[in-house]
Amino acid sequence: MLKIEMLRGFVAVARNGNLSDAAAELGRTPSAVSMMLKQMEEHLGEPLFETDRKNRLTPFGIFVLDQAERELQHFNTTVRAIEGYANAVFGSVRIATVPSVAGTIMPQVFSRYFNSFNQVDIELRDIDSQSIVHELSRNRIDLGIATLTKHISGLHSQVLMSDAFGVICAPDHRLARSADPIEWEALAEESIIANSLSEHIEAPASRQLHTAARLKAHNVVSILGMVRANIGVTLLPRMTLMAFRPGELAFRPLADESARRELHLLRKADATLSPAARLMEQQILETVASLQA
Amino acid sequence: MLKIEMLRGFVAVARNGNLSDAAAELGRTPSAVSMMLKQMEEHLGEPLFETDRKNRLTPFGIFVLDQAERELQHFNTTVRAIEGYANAVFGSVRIATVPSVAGTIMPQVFSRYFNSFNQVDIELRDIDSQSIVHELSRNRIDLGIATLTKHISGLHSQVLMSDAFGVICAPDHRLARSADPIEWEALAEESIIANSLSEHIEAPASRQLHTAARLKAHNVVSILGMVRANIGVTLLPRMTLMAFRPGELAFRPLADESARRELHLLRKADATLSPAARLMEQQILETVASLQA
DNA sequence: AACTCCATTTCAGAAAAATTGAAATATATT
DNA sequence: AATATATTTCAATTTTTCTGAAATGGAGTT
Repeated sequence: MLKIEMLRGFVAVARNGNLSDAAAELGRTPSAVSMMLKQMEEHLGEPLFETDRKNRLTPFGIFVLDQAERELQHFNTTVRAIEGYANAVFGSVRIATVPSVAGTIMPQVFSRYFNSFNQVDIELRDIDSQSIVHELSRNRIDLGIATLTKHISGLHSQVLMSDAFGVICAPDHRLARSADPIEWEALAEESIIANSLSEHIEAPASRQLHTAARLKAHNVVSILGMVRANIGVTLLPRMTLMAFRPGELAFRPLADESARRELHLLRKADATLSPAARLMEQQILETVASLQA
Repeated sequence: MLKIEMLRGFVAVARNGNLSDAAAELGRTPSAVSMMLKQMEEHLGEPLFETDRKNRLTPFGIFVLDQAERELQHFNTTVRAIEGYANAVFGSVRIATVPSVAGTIMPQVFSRYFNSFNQVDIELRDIDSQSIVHELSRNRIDLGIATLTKHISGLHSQVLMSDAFGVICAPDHRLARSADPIEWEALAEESIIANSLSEHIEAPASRQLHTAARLKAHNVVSILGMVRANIGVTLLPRMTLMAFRPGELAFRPLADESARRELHLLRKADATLSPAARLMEQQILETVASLQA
């Protein structure tokens, strides 16, 4: 049978013009190369070289050399692609995160590991937590970072970080005068701007505030715009603010530390990640760990 | 090292969805295939299948399957090309012959061996003997059929056939009345149309006739046209006439049998022919042999 | 034409790699 | 949990490839 090792050996001999150099190049003895060539010619039923001195090819040899070089080239490319993919040098990763993460953690990950992702295609989307779960189970993304309230079957999740809620108000707001933790009671007289994150705070005091809230907004930029215009104050995890200029808005932690948002790193439970995605997963974890240190 | 046998094995398993069937397809025991797969995964450092039941690929496995199938396809194509060329199924042959052979022997060869040359490119040119030698030594043709007077170094030649000269005249010419061999003396009073072939007849009587000849032509069609118009008679090897309708012209052999043209089958002496050219050479010899039988 | 040098081939044994069959283990199905 | 089926492991065996030494074969030289 015609084997790729034969092609490799033949090409080496044809290019070197003699057995000994080719053998050295291949890391074999001339004897081994000679036998391999003999076997190849016997299989093909045609001489590849004009003489024993392997410096002149027959027309058949010329043809085979051309074919063999193409084949080896192609094989090399395939091997490099496979090994490159295995080592996460090539490949693609599709990630979806909640918007605040997309604007805070992910840029950190990319700047930290810029080099590792040289030739990896990365697709980052920011969507809401529910859509992330949906996209994951549909196999439309490889990794997700979302707020998870309950475990979802078919998904593997690990806590990435826990982000405490706080009160965000304009810098000239009366609440901005102190930096101490705020009790729920202190908010009773405030105009609260509800949002899709604060809605999920389970504390009864928070529920009450939200029932009373006259304004609810979803888009963070618009919420913060309203806060800055002193239309009211809002409750958001600290991280949400990180993407905006410091000083522009004031943040005061809540005294009730149970009001938090848990960010989970998600992937399908039953399926293996691609090497590049696995590397990305690891690097997200490392980045978050180093940010918390 | 990643070997093509690994790719073959992996593709078989991935396509069958289980080891046993793949092993049967490959003509190996499941054990052998299992070990090969293990070795492949160890080399790559990545699992190719999700579970031991080889029915679900990892993303990496999906990628490798695609790459491997392409590679095997390419390898097969290469092997087929090489083996096809070796067996003269593919390839090309460039032949040049003197015009009379191109119009007589070569059509016979092609009609006899039509099937063998299915996918072989054949290029047939008809040029004069000297050019054939020239083209051969320049490696512009693989085979030549020409009249050779002396041995030419660097060329291998073998006599293909020997063709006796005869007198060609119009059917109503007085020489056409008999079919017996003609003596040189019988031509003394004839108007001879000299031609590039008859010029080379070495017999002194022929030399004399040629010196006296008032007309010389090169193109066979025009020579025969003149003969038919009874402008004169000419001397040509019998074969030259074969391409024309019998009865249109009369042929009388020469009594002097030494007046002949030797047709040689030529090829380069030091170089091996391509398989297709060698097959063609053989088939030319066989055709001529059978024509003479 | 015989000789010399150098490369290649041949040969038998050695090493490496692949394969097997049987037993063990793992996975699905009932 | 039990059974049936599929895969893995292991050590032994077979096959393949490789090596080193000797033989052979050309090419160039005297």
